[in-house]
Amino acid sequence: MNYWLVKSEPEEYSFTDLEKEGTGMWEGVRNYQARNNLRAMAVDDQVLFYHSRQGLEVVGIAKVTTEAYPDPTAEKGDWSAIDLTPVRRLPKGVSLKDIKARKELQELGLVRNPRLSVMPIPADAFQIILAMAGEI
DNA sequence: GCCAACGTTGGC
DNA sequence: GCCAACGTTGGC
Repeated sequence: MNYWLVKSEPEEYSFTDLEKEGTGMWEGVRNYQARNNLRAMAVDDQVLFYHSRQGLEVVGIAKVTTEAYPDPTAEKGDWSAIDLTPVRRLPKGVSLKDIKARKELQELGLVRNPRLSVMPIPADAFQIILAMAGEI
């Protein structure tokens, strides 16, 4: 079981949108590192859902329901998509500010490379974020 | 809305 | 193959 974090601008596609949809196709990734992360995902991997630009916080947990498949929105190039389904909304959002303030979370891609849209999260960091959200 | 950081593109 | 120019992302 691996853990990931995906980012979306809530204006584009929010966690609430994913909850409404039930299953959401995670497509449109046009960055090789992010694509490779999508391809490394397995069914049932847990995914933190982060709102960028507005919100700036981790709002919920989703899980992966498909292996990576060719991105149908890609007109050219070799891109991938996966499907996500919501697991639950976090009791309270975990803000970027709070994440940056945690010594143990300084190595996260979110902190080190804020532009990467799909990134792996170490299991211990995942647990820390859940604890910060009041989940544990 | 601004701008820094990063990735990509294209001229040489 | 290098690197300057450009476009995009996302925190502030």
